[in-house]
Amino acid sequence: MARAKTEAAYSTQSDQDFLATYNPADYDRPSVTVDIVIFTVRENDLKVLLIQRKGPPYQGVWALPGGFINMGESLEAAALRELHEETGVQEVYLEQLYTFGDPGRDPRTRVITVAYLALVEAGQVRPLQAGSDAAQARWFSMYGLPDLAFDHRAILDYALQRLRSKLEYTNVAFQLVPEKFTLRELQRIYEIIWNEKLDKRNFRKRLTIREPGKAELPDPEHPPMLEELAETRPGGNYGPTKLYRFVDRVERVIK
Amino acid sequence: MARAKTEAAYSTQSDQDFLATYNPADYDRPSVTVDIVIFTVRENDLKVLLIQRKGPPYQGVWALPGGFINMGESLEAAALRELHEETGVQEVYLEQLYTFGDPGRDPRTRVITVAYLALVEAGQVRPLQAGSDAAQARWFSMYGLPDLAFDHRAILDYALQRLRSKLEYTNVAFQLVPEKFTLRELQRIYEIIWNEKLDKRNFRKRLTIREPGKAELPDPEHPPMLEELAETRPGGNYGPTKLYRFVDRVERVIK
DNA sequence: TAATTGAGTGTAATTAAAACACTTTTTATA
DNA sequence: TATAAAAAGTGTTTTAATTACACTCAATTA
Repeated sequence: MARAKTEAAYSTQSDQDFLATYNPADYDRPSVTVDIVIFTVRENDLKVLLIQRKGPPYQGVWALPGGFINMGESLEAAALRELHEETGVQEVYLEQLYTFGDPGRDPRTRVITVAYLALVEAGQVRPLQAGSDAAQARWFSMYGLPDLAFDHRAILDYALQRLRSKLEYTNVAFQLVPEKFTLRELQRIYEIIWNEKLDKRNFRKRLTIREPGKAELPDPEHPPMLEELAETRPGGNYGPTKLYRFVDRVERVIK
Repeated sequence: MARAKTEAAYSTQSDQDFLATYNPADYDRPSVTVDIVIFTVRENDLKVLLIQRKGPPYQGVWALPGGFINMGESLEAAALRELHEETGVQEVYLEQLYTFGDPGRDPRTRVITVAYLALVEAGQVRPLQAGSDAAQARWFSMYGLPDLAFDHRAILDYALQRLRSKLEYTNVAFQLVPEKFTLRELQRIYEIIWNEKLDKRNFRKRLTIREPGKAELPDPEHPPMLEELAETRPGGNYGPTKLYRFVDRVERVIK
């Protein structure tokens, strides 16, 4: 019978015994949702998008955006759909985080949720609540969160952890800056997410940069992550600042 | 309506409109299973436990052990249950890997599977097929896999990747060796999983070892991972070999 | 007693990471 | 028009971590 259960996931034949006790059309199967942690960096702060719940349970409490998956839709597609509905953003970095499925996490029924992490550039986000039947949605500082519904606090903590470590060994930061940016701006992104000050010179050193004249750094092990542009941006009370862009705006492991 | 869907996962009230189109008791919701990648190192090889499918689809094809989750059971509990049924092992390292949910991954119906990684020590595993109605189960070399059902090959590749990187920055290897072992034995575990030869001296150097006399290495940043025992094991055609054990047999990040 | 087998051990060279301070450009102000 | 303010830009030194590398010792077998 141990085996019967195992097999049941895959086989229809030779499971008459099993089907007698477990009918795929039964209602006692879990619901599956996706929840999305949408991060952006704005106003020198790491922000996360939350929605305020309209009905019970946790009525009025802030929660992660999310929803049921449709039958024909991949998990990632479901997350992208929800994300687009909330922010208007189409192309974003999206990464599966973890699946939370404790029986008690939803007080009413068994809900298993696949959590996703999304990074969006502040400038890309459409102003909230623009012409929709949306519940109230707001950006919160990750460093000053309200009480959250369900186990969403744990999901957020997990997401921050993941973001912090991804920043160390990938180029994901490109999703949080506009096409062109100064090194100081990029450094701020890192400082805000890691919540620590970085040394300017060491920061620049760790980035592999292709300079404007030279076609390529000759080291095939360390392809450049950034490209220095010929352009500059006028400073405020100071000199002009060099602009950079990411060589490829697609996730890559660095080093 | 976008919001309605999102909310529906959480609210019962104020969803009369939603419930008209989506009934929680409907059959058009996905099934959720767990699949488990059970690794062990034996005979100088990295082995994974597979079962042979008894019914369609993929009848006769090898697949990962797994099965439906029960309603009152956490995902991890479901994985542990399946694992115990297959191997007889009770206490094991178990880690959630990733959730695979592409609509087409099961040809019959929508099945979302939460994949787990388990590590068991070769000596702990009960001989396969011992008194059960089990389908055929066998250990396969990770480096010589048969064709696999569903997307199980992708799951296995993902699991190997995860295991390889976990080995770099945690002490998970303790799950693959007996209580007491020689450094050479431990090194073999690493070599087999990383599929590369390691330098004996450098390997020993990277392990933090507490020596039998001394109570503690005085460096709080690098607490010892191994403890050298007073005991030795007689060698074959050579001298006696020192035995070691892991200081804590619980997952820990090292360095 | 000579050959075999694997354990056990240290140092030098290289690479990566961390610490650290002054000069330059521009704008605003005295 | 000289000076102060604000942030950009730029190298070197020190330290730590990683890599490469070879011989001796103990026990067993032939």
